[in-house]
Amino acid sequence: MAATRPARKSVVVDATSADTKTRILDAAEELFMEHGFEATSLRSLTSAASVNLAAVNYHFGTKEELFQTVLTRRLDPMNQERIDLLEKLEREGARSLNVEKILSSMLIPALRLARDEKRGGKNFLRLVGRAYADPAPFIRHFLSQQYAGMISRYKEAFLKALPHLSRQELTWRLHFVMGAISYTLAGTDAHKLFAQVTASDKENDELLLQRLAPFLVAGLKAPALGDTRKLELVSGD
Amino acid sequence: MAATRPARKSVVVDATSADTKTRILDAAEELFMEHGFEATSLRSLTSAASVNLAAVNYHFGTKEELFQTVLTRRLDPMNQERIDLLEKLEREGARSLNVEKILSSMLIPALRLARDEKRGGKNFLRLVGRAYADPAPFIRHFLSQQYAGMISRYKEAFLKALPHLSRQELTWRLHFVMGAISYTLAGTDAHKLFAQVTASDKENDELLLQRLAPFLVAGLKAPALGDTRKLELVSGD
DNA sequence: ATAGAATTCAAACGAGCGTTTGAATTGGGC
DNA sequence: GCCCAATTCAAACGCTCGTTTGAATTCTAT
Repeated sequence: MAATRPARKSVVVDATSADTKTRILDAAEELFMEHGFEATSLRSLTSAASVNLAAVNYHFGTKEELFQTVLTRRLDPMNQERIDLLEKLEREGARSLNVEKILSSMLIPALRLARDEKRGGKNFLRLVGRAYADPAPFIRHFLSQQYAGMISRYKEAFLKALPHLSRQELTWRLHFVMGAISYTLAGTDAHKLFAQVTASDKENDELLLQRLAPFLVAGLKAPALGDTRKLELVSGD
Repeated sequence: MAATRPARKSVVVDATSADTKTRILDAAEELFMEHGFEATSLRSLTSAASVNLAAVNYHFGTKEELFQTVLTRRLDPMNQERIDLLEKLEREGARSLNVEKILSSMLIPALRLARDEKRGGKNFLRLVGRAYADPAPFIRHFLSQQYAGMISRYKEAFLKALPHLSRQELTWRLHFVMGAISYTLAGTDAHKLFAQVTASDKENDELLLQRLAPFLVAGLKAPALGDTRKLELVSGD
């Protein structure tokens, strides 16, 4: 009887099949980034990876499981890097970190990943940005699980650095921060919405984060709701 | 011979078919919002609208044309409202507007739309947020066309209110602003990424924009790149 | 009342999708 | 050299998709 699915953990190390698996993962990263999850067919994917159509189901089970593997392959190490960096800064610095330091511990690992072509480079960060906006329930569920720990960890750090903000207020601000980051990372032709974008591609990423950071820092430090005059939102309502 | 496509403009006003067309548009708005463009089938759509499957192709041509109609139905009036409000403020106020006023002229029409259930309410704004992150080329092309005029109009206004920013710097900041807005508007379960969200649904939207505005204002007013010490992004590189 | 256009309808078309199957092939341990 | 598990492969399955078709129906202007 033919194997309907490979044993979850076989005797042999998967270095044997690593070539096929890696080729699939690399092609999937590229195509999911470019067209999204739904619009990427397994036929175009396996064709791009030069593997048999059935290889995806054999090695990963389903298309959804493949997508999750594509994400975790890069995200797990990057998020671990973030936490490690944050804790290193906490040990080194004064009693509480400032906003700039905390934010940099989020952005630096992302930038390192963007620069490292062997870990997917910019393509992968775009994929994450796209995934954050994907309506598919399994993607949303997966991401919230994947990020929940990291986010609550950062929320505690920011709370100490921003004592004027209530927990609820900070929750919203982190929401806005994630929005700006996701949208920026996901931007492909989005750039073209706003005229010219100069600079070489190499330094483009660093420049981008150098511009994003001051914006986010200032936003996070802004006075809390109620500390300043409200916007008059609806005149005569 | 049966009509393969209705004449672009018929003698009769389309009040005759308005019922079917509107039912399709309303159902499309709801379903595109919930599942995205690709994942929404015309069969589920026409079933939800209680119309025949072929009605979409008859009234709108293709699924893509339907999607664009869904967006323009609400976006065109809202963007016009934005421009009108901006120009009214410019006439009333001093020689140049401050950042708060300009931003409010962007957010107020959006909030009005969110409150108006007859114009789609919150669902529609979520749909716009989703569309901004959709990788489909025809959606990206359509949105950039639809928004190009409004964005360049706002860029000029912000340039006057933020003289310390170069044109390029402002381009990026507006990019970040659009990101935070899109992500926030698109947030459905995204909220659940960050713990509790209280308040009744009625006042939730106003509260949300009241929180978003100070964040964005502070970010826009932040010192330009180079005016302050750079983040040390990669230690020992 | 009737002609003619506009709309609705059930049915089908062709294509592409994710997944499964069972045989063929490969590769390492005895 | 042989065996058995792991992998690859071509082919097919069942399903859903957007769109088209041509007849049936509804509506309107004369």
